[in-house]
Amino acid sequence: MISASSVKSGSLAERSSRMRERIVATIRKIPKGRVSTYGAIARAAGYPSAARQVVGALRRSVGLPWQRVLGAGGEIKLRGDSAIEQRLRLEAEGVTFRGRKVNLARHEFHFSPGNKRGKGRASKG
DNA sequence: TAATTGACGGGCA
DNA sequence: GTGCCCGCCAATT
Repeated sequence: MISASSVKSGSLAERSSRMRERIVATIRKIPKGRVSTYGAIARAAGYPSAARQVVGALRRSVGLPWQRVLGAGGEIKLRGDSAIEQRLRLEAEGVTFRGRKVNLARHEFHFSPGNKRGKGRASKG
């Protein structure tokens, strides 16, 4: 519980970091042995098209199960040694791969529904 | 203030 | 399977 006295009525920092906090909180929900994708995390956090902000949250935050976050289709999007480490970590948790991708059908984590804000997609096509 | 960056996503050729 | 383009949006330069 926050009191009005402890918060400067929605200070700048509070407003601007809200998105990242939601994303971070969402990432932290992913249990061991399960994985999710940038897009799915963004949607679960309430931002249907903020996949890039998921990237930012992972890069700028520490202590997150980053290895459980994959690109669309379960593909590892990291480069170099980081990609190797991610795969190793996931395999250590029991996650299986199908070629260069994680077997999402077996390991994708489904966030609790109802937290979405509206889904919509950009006028793409 | 503007431009660039970033572990993205999806459609198309 | 691969390369290209556009959309998305906070953080950084």
